[in-house]
Amino acid sequence: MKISDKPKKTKTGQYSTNEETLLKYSEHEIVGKILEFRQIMKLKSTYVDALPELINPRDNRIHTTYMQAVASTGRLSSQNPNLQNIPIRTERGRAVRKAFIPSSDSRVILAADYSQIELRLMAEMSQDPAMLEAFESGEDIHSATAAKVFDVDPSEVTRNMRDKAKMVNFGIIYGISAFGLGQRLGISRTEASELIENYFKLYPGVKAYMDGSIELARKNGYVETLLKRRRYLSDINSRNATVRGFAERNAINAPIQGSAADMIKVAMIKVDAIFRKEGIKSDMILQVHDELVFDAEKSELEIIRPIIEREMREAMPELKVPIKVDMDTGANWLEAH
DNA sequence: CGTGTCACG
DNA sequence: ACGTACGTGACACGT
Repeated sequence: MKISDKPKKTKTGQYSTNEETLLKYSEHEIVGKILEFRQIMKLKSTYVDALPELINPRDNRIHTTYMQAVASTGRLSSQNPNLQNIPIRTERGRAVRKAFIPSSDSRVILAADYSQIELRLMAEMSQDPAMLEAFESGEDIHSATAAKVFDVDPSEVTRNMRDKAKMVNFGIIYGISAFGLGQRLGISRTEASELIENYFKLYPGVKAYMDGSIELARKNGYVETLLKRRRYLSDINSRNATVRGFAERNAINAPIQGSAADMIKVAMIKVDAIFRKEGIKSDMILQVHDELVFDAEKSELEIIRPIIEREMREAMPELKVPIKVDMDTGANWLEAH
């Protein structure tokens, strides 16, 4: 349509048509139509059409395969079908999630998920006093961060300030860069740099931990999780700054993401052991990185709720940072959230 | 089979 | 000057 003089191209020279690029031309009515069409086709092809084809005739259920040696951080991955990317963010997507229901009338779906697990592990592994205090006092971590970074009273924190602080917190876990944060927040690199600088003043232990992780990777060639799972980083001393930067962000992210993976795996093993020993009939059916999903007998709910909550929370009993587990039940997976 | 896109944590 | 926030899997499409 010759909308732009200098259309954005992909790495291989084709016109970019991803959502972020199209939204720069949102004044053209075709943009919204294309994005809505894409969303519907994605949901239809990936879920609505595909999932019924994967029903096992022996039990009329869908079974995923969990892979334990794919993700380099120690997470599980899920394939054929991937049940770790069932939609939840849009209304049409949520309609798909509603289709995941209990196996009989005597059951409900129970979902239990770790609250802010990766940020809590950042607090634990860095032993940063202010971040530990924020979790120990039970405050909303993103609001608490916003209040301090923007230097306002906690009651004065706006939605916008909290959203920004949340993005910085996520960025920290990913091995932050001013460029990446700026892009996410739609602000300049300079502004993003100032935000990060304020953040590190607030949480100096986090900064020291991040630098230490990179240092350790340089010295040993790998980083490790709380349970000593290693991620080797052969590019950590690369002369190519882009390649090296990638490895440095991995050095920060892998111990955090990987320790969360260690922790939920321990919880799964312990929950399974207790369920067996106690003759529990309810079934642990899904793991989605920080969440466990159960096909639960209503008559067993009062027994299993505290078991699941405790075993997830205490999977690593030596932690100083408090661990919080949220839990709910419903007639389908969506309602259980 | 590679690329681009988009679904999730 | 370049090129970047972490980890995945599935689908459509072109080669």
